[in-house]
Amino acid sequence: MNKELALQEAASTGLKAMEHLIKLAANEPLVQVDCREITDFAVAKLKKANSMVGRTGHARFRRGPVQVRRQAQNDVKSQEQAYQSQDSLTLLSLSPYGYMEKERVQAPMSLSVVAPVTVSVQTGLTLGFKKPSVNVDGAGVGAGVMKWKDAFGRMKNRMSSSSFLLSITNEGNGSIANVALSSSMPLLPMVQAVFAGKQPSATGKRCCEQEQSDDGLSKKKRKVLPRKVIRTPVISSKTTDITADECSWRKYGQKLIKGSPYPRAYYKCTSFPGCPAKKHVEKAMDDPMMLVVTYEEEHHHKQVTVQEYNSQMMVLGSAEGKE
DNA sequence: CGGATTTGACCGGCGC
DNA sequence: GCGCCGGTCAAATCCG
Ligand SMILES: [Zn+2]
Repeated sequence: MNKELALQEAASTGLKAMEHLIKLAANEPLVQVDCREITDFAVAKLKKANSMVGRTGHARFRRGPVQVRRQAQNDVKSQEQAYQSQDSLTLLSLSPYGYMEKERVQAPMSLSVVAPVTVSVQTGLTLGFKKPSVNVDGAGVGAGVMKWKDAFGRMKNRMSSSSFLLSITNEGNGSIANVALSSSMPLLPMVQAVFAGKQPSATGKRCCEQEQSDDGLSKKKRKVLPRKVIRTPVISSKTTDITADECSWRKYGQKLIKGSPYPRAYYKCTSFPGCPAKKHVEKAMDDPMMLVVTYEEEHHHKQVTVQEYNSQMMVLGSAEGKE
């Protein structure tokens, strides 16, 4: 049954993407757009669906009950074990009902919006092409959402009105700077930058990291690092890079966050050994078709890929010998 | 076999 | 001080 859900999800998402493609083509017959992203996405989804029909494919989930040293509360599952099924979860990593810490099996949904100010910056981006698939920047996150969106009831399905525009948010000292957009998403008409300062608990929810330091040196509590938050449509989840991406990221955690029905995935930069750059990715709660990617800590290197790095190393210290 | 993911446990702030 | 919560760790697992 899980399989069914996953299948359904994959298929419907794929179809949705196809639909989008078609609409795109219909609406803009003149403009030569690069639909590769969407096509890729659709194909991938459908292929997945297909493989699931034929065979179980690459579904990835734990088998054994992996008991660790402390097994206390495992009686929380009762009625929502239906969601325990990880088939669909693993297919789209960031679907609702995230895992980790089984204390919380189900997400409460108290929506609270986080972006205080919204500056709209129009940029005439030149959408270039890019490699079809390199580092899957949050691709696990970006998969289908339809089913869950449905579960969300009346969550407006305006998945093409507000989607496909990309917004940047900078929290802390404004240093948004270079919007070196190089996405291959052809339909991004503008970039929407969102500067998020500290918000005065406007909507009634308090945000946990807004820490205003009085003077200069009281920033010891918690990292108040400036974070860049960008929103990007799920479809083009890979290759949507704004400031520093193109790196490879290793996922090191995923957690269900209080206000949002979708889990948040944590990534570290692996493009360079010791690079402190991190990011986390989650679905926007107001629009499941959008991803919210939050970067923190700049890279300590240029955006070199592993291969480049390796080749550099080989050039530099070929005589080192490795052990 | 090695690197990447998954995912329950753990940890440290913070509010009450 | 306790419990909630977001962030991280790391063993188990997956996959090429
Ligand atoms: Zn890096």
